[in-house]
Amino acid sequence: MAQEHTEANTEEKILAAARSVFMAKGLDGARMQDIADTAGINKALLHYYFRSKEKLFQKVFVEKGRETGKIFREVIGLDIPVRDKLLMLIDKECDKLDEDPMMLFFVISEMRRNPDVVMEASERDVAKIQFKKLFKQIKEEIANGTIRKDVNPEDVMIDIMSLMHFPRMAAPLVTEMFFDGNEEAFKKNLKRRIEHIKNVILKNLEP
Amino acid sequence: MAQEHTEANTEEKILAAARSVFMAKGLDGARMQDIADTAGINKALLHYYFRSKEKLFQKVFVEKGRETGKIFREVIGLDIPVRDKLLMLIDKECDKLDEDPMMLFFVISEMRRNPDVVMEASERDVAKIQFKKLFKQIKEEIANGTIRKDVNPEDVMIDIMSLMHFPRMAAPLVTEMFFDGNEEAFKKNLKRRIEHIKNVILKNLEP
DNA sequence: GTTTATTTTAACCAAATGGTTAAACTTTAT
DNA sequence: ATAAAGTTTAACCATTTGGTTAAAATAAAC
Repeated sequence: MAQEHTEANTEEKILAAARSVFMAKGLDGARMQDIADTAGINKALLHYYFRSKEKLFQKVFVEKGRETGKIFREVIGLDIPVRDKLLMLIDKECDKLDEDPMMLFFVISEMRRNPDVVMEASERDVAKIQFKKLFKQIKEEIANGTIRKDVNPEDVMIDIMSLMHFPRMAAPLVTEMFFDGNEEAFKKNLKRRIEHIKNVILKNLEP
Repeated sequence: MAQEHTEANTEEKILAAARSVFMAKGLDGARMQDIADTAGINKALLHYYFRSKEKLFQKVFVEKGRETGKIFREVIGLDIPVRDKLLMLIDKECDKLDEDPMMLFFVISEMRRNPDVVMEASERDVAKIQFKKLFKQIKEEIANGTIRKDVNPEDVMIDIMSLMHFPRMAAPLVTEMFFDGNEEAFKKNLKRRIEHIKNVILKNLEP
């Protein structure tokens, strides 16, 4: 097979450009020409490597969907106490969000707009099973009396996701409203928030 | 002036259709033809009443931006203790979100995609001033010893917004992941969550 | 009832956009 | 060296889409 006849792998260059443009503009707002320009190639090459805009988008979308659930799938399966699990989840997910703050927003956004763009079923099902395990584990600790009786397992997860993801999703608004547009102050707050989130979650479990 | 020559006010019919379509598809994804069909009128009428797609969108967007901040502007200014204020905020905002769960998501989403679509400056500034007042009030109560010393005022607001808005923004995902796609169960949880959110916020203020 | 102003429509238009094609250029295999 | 396969490009094409126009329909004014 003849490949690698340009310095950088063209396919990967295209994918990187597609990621960037689709994340910024969404499926509808993205222009193939824009992606081609960003990748530094001709528009026809996009159709040579990936048949259509939809196909190219699907690649990016599935990849992002996978990324979004990755930490959860990895950590929730571990055989450690609930509290350790949640704390590790918060640490690792926040780390990941520093690289890619909008991954979940992108997935949600595109799922809403284009109902036929769907996440990989397998990924989704694995995640669901993992969550079920975690919920069971929480219920066990409630039975043991190490977690408050009226804690709702679903709420624990919803809270964690909310507290981590929302500020990033709403970054422009939050930065403007609460930090007078000072991005540094906002980022500093995000760092400090990690401990804050842990405290909030733990305090809620306290019997 | 000759108006009201059709049963329902045409302008309002168009705006209602525009709201619906823009909220579902965004500025880029929305089609003028789609809005016209939804309003049950001819496409040219859209341009008769509102000169362009951008102008029509702007109307809807500004309106949604105003709606999004409404409860906050109303409640935060009141002359009542912090805790009462926050609880009222949660109650009223959740009520509003039952009608229009995606208002904030829409605003954030479109602000990100199209940087020249901006919120009304006046609205924004009023909100900022109100928030400043609230932060001052929280600091006073910290000084009085009625709120924990190391509470960060900004975090209080970010937490409240996160816990209320995120589950609604991510509704399809949350419903699928945590409630096996059962929308009724999800909605029931949203109702129960109101008290949960209040508890989480109050517990965090406890000295 | 006739005129005047407003509202609505059908038919069109120009630009943008996703996608194609056929030819040129590179690399690899023999 | 030559053929074969893979890669890249410039020029085109068809469709979609926001927007226009001129005429028809409706309501208001006189």
